[in-house]
Amino acid sequence: MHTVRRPPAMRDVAHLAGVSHQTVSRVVNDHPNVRSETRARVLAAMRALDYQPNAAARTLATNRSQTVGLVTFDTTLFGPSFMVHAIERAAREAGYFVSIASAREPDVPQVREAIRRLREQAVEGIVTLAPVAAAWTALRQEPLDVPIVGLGIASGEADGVPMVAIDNAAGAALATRHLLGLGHATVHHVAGPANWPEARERQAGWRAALEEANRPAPAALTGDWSAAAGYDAGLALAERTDVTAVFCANDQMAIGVLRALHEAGRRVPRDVSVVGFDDVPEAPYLLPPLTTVRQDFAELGRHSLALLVDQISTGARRSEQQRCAPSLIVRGSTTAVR
Amino acid sequence: MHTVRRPPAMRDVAHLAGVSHQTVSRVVNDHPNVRSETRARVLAAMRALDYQPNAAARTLATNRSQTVGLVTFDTTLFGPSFMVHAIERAAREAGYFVSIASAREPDVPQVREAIRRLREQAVEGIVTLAPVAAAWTALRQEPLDVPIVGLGIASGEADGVPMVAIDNAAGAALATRHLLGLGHATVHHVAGPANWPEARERQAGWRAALEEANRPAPAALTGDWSAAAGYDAGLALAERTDVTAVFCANDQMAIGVLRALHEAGRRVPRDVSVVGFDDVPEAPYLLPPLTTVRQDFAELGRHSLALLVDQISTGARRSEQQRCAPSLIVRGSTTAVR
DNA sequence: CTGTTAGCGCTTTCAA
DNA sequence: TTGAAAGCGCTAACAG
Repeated sequence: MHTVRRPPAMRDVAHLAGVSHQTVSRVVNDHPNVRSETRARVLAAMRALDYQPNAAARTLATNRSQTVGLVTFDTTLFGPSFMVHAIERAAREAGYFVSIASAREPDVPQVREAIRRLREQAVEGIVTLAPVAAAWTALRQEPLDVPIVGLGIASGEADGVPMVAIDNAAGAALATRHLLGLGHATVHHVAGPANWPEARERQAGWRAALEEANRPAPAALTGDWSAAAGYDAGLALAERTDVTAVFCANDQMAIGVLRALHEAGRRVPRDVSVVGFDDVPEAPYLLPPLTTVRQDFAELGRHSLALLVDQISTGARRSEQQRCAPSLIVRGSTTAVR
Repeated sequence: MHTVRRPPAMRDVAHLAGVSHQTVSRVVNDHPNVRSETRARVLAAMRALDYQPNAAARTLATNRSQTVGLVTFDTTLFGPSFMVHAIERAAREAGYFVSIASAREPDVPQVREAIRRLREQAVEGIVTLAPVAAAWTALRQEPLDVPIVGLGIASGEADGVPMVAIDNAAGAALATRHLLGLGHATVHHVAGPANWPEARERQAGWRAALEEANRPAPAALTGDWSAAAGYDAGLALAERTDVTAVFCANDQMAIGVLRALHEAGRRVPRDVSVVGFDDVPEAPYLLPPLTTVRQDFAELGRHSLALLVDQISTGARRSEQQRCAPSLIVRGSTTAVR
């Protein structure tokens, strides 16, 4: 007789344990009404066969996939990459699998396509690491028959969609006030791309802090978050001898600015003070060590998943925004104006 | 009459189009034997209802989940984070979803647990971004009823399991020969953790290149890939005035070394030349711009998925190793010995 | 406490 | 070219 090679199913366990497959199901799902002796027999059979429940069958029967989707971008940015792990860990602890769908470009069609793919897998909720306005538009266009949480999306655009983000404006203000407090007449800004709400929030926070101190706000330069863009901005800044303080919207651009200032013969922090944003692991080891605004990416990831799971389990739709407080880490790239 | 709120199923589409659900299935799966007029009607009905196939039902019926699993680590390293995207994109293009399972620590139980979770979801194959010996042990212990591909795992330990990796020894030799060619008497090495095969391969490549040139191989220092570890190693190196060339097993440690040498008053590249490994995006903008060995992470990701898909579709088990060639990128952190 | 029955939404096989 | 029937492995509802 030939036995087909297939993974053991519940019926096989049931057969071996001498019970019905239903009883096996009860054991698997920790139902209370199973005699402990029966349970033990079933567990033994499960072990003997190396039984693994079939997720597809369970999903089909319960209409619950135990999976959450994660929309990511094809980015080399530190924050998003890091948060993937934090989210996966939080999901695992909450009993969910994580399925990812990445969009190459942060435009509306690609984000919608990513969401479509995730829904096809019947994910129970979606976290989108999509801090781009286009992603946001896509979210609002979705039927939203599934809970969605945005990670790092600016408040103004979050019409009724729950989100978790750092308080970018507060972080930018922290950086700007720090520089003003060191005696700098004003603070220049290297901003992120205008289609990123986080970039706009940081720029707004910088501007507000300057206004609060009655200082003129110079025109901001804009980069794409990369060190290369920071380098270009830094060269432009270096041409102006009145520039003594620069706040960059992220650490990678700050690295480029440091490089450009160095090439132009302007010393940091002696001639120019520089502040970044993120606190990447390398920040303390740059030349000079970078003063920066720290984001707790792990916390952001955990919070977003908690918010999602809450929506999934209560069935409620939230529209709240959770803001995490950033902190300023002062290192060697800033000093009192001479 | 009350209609229950549930996503449209195939039967609903069939009903609307006036055909059997079977015909709808044929349309969905692009079967040839459907009259084009019928097909059009079905497609119209699908659009009208915004029909989405139920992945769980399909998986249950076909025993194919169209999903590949990805084992990752809770790391802030650039390479692994970046490869996640490359793999996801390649998977999408090949018609697969990607489910991730991350292990907090690279030890055997956690890797096995990650693999167990993925198998529970009936993934058709697994890519493991687990360049750690423990992960490797775990892979070999698995029943392997599902194809597995390792990414970045050293050859010696890859008994019969297919893998894709950069040629670490060749990359290390490239770096070492470059330094020797500049006239340095020998090259010191800041190695990665000994339980990472990649670290061991790089160390072996460095040692081999020295031996090939009949140079003494100094004792290697070991770090954990972080800039902090590089800093510590750099301080130790700076105490020895005979050190003129350092090859670091990754760029992050090189950043720490640059910092430490600077603090110790040793100038790079004037007094000491430094080479990294990876070519992170910031490398050209460091002070000085970092000479380093470039890995094409995107290519590694694509290759690993191609190898996996090949195994899935042919049903064959491979044990081949694909090695990608690294290249040396010479920048400002290395120069001829004085 | 345990077993029986009836689907979940889809694909596969066979028949028409 | 289309339809009918059976079953993938599991859970929910009910019966005992």
